[in-house]
Formats: sequence, structure tokens, C-alpha cells
Amino acid sequence: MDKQVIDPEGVYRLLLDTYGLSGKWEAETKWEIALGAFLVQNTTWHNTQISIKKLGEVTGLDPIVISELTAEELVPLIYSSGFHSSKSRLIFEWFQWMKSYQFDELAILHDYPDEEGLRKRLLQFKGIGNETADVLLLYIFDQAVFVADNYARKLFTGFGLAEAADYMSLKRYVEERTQLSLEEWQDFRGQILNFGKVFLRGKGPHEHELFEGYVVQ
DNA sequence: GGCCAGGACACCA
DNA sequence: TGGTGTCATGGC
Repeated sequence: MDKQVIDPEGVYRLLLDTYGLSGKWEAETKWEIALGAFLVQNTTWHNTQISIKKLGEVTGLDPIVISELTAEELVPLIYSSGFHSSKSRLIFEWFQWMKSYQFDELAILHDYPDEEGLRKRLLQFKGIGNETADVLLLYIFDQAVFVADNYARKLFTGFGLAEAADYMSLKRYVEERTQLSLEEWQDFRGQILNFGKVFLRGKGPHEHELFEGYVVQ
């Protein structure tokens, strides 16, 4: 039984056709998305939501109000999503940085016109690594990038792609072979999360039926 | 009661 | 460059 060869964009279409779920990030503002991206690190979305709710009760998720809190004042608000020491510091640093640009991401894009330069700047924050940097580029700065997180690597590993073993290798592989609109890139990320949470669960990538008929090249 | 979740980082060889 | 310990809460 020969497997059908598909490219990374084909994987996106396959997820859409197979499961038909929405990949949209449910958030009111980009501030909420950034907070979610920081707080969810190595934590469940459930615990993240508890923190965001508490932050919302105190600050209204207003970036100006948040930027006036110290890292110490942030700790009890984000306690339930774990790693409160490092995450509170990161949130503090992030909103101070945004404040220095009058909370205007377009002003940041003006200073960092190329995606690589902005990505390097994001990686300078302690607490922002490859995955969070790409999430910020994708949802805050509207850059067409691929987030090669653990679920993405499991997904592409399941399709037999050797590059999926390494974050940057998979990111480059997918980006070089895929032409999507910004909204589709954002949806792609959401589709992969849905796949990981809802369909992969505890299964290893090779145990999922989706992988039986296809290989990615 | 151990294990892990939508990571990142410091330290080590 | 690659492997390992650490940070921490909440749900199962």
C-alpha cells in the first residue's frame, strides 16, 4: 500500500478536511494573546485561563494598568499557571517594553522592519524562546510564520518527516514550502493545537490513524 | 500520589 | 550541540 505524498500545506488542508475545527485563538485583544502565550508555557490552558481571569478582574487586561504593576504584584494574579517567578518577570518586562513604544506594535515594526531582526529582539527577553517568539510574531506582529512546537513536531514526525526532530529545522522546512495568507498561518497553528489536544492525546505520533495514508516531503 | 501540561534556561561535558 | 535538572500549579 503506497502512501500519498503531500507537502506541509497539504498537511494543513488535511487537518481542515479531516476534523473541520476552528483554529482561531479565542481572545479579545492582542494583550490577552501575549499574556496567554507567556502563561501557558509548560502549563495547561485551563490553568492559564484562571490566571487571565484574575488578571482581568484586577486590570481589565488594560495594558496601561498592567504596566503599572510590579513583578511582585503580578505574582498572586498569575499564581495558578505556575512558574510565577519567571512569568511575572517576563510579563513585567514585556509591558515595560510595549510602554516604551506607546503600546503600539506598529512602532515596534518600524524599528524592526525585518522579521529576523524582530525575532532576535524577542528572543532577548528571558522567558521567550523559539516557540513563544513565533507565537508573538504570528499573532501580535502579523508575520506569516510557522510555530514548530511539540505538537507540530509530533504531527510531522508522524508523517515521517526527519526535519521534525528539531524546532528550527521544521520551522524552515514548512515556511520554505508553504504559501498561506496570514489568517491561514494563524489557523494552521490552531489546527495543530486542536489536533494535539483533541486527537493525539496520549498517543504516540505513529499510533494515529491520520498518519496511515500519507507521508510529507 | 505520581505524572504531565500549548517552554525556557542554566549548567555541564 | 546535546543531555539533564529546575522552575510550580492544578487535574487526573
